[in-house]
Amino acid sequence: MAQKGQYIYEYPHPAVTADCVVFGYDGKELKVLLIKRGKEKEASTTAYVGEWALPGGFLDVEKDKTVAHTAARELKEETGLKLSVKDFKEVGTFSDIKRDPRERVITIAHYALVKLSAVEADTDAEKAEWFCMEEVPSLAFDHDKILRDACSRLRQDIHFEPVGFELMPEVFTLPQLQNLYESILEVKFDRRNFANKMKHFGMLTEVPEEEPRHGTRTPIKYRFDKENYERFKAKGFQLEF
Amino acid sequence: MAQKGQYIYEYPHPAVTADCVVFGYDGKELKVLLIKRGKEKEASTTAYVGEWALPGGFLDVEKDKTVAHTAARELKEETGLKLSVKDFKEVGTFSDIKRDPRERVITIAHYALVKLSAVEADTDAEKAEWFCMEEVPSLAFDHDKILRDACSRLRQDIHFEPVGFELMPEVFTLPQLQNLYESILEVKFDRRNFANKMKHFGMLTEVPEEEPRHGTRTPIKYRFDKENYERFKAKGFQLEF
DNA sequence: ACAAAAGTGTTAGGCCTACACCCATGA
DNA sequence: TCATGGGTGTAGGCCTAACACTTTTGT
Repeated sequence: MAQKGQYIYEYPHPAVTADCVVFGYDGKELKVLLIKRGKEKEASTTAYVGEWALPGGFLDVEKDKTVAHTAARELKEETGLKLSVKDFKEVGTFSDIKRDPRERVITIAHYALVKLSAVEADTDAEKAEWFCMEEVPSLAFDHDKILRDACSRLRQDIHFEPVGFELMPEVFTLPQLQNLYESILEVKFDRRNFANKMKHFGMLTEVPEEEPRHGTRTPIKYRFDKENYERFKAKGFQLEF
Repeated sequence: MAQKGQYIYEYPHPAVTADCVVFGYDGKELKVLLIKRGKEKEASTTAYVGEWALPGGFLDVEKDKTVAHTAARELKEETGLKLSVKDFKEVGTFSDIKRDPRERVITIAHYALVKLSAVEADTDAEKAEWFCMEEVPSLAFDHDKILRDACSRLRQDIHFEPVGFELMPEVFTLPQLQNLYESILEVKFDRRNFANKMKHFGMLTEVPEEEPRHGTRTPIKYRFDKENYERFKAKGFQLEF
């Protein structure tokens, strides 16, 4: 790591951070990963200590190949979650002159989608916590706005990319998938129409039943068909909801 | 303006720039505004002198309220074009560690749409020039990639926003509008289908003929209907081409 | 009169939407 | 046996895509 206090420029430079909106889905509700802000390590003054915020942190000018690398690195450091750089999609830049009280900081917000079932155990419960979208507390800095923008970006993207793949567990049911779409888009769909459409895409493979049953009629389990997924992704498709 | 050589930070900071992809349409072809790079004013070393590049420049940490303000200010300084901050739409961040040979510079790319007929005279011909998309030379830095990304962003956006409004002259013909859509999307449409769709949106007002005629049958002139435009924009609409 | 560009309307097919009944399970 | 949740197919409407001929004007 670089030493302190020796970086001199002819003109003022802003600090640059990358923030992460990590969405997860547990089969019932869409969730987002937040951290509790502690004492700052990198800045001489502290800000928003004890408040909830999006994971994220400063660009390492010498080491981070891109800001997506910053996002991945900081997410790992702050929450324990290890994601690949390409899992991060850019949401946008937040550069308001007063958004950080300490110095001029511009942040590039990213979002990522994870299979909650697969990663929940990896998140460091000391510092990070999964929140339902409806229960998100008020956040530090302008992170409320960043989160809102990330949600709308996700809502846009779901029309053109099979986002379900990344959020759903390996094996899932149609009602779960429908519920995810309904959570993200905040609408309700007709069961039959939803099933028809999804099946017509040909991206679902039925999985033989092996699981214990519970509560009511056991729904059919599916798995995503990787091959067709790639074909569709390449072509770009249209989810006309 | 701030003095030189006095800005000290505890950790390294990147320089931040905003670049502008300004699209214009002359009724025939989609164009983009480029500048010829001269001697650098702000950096101690020069880079890409004499090459074509996108207009843009460094964030003024103390004065620019957001990076969109940087984009607007730099565009004005470098090309003479004065656009409103809200005319800039963000394309994305380009942060590759080696994208600028001088120091670490991350840039936030923006695009803007202008009525070429209305602003062509404002562009300072000493430094700036409008290029057809097919004749764009190879550009400085990673500006080729930025331009490509801006084009695809524009192609995306045209499906959801009546982008024609911002690029077309006040009074225009349906063939001109169709040609714009074809230029942006790089496809051909059926004249009748295109006319039907546009008319059904109800955003076009016929303008009585007064112009001189030339070459062949005189096309009907239209003007955009601001009121319906706003209604549509608010609702969000779908251009299903 | 001929070539070039512009205007116009109809039809077929596909996709979205709405809708009702039966089945399996647990209480 | 009842309540809950899951599965399935069809009919109508709308939007998209394909398509040919006539009008105007300049040469």
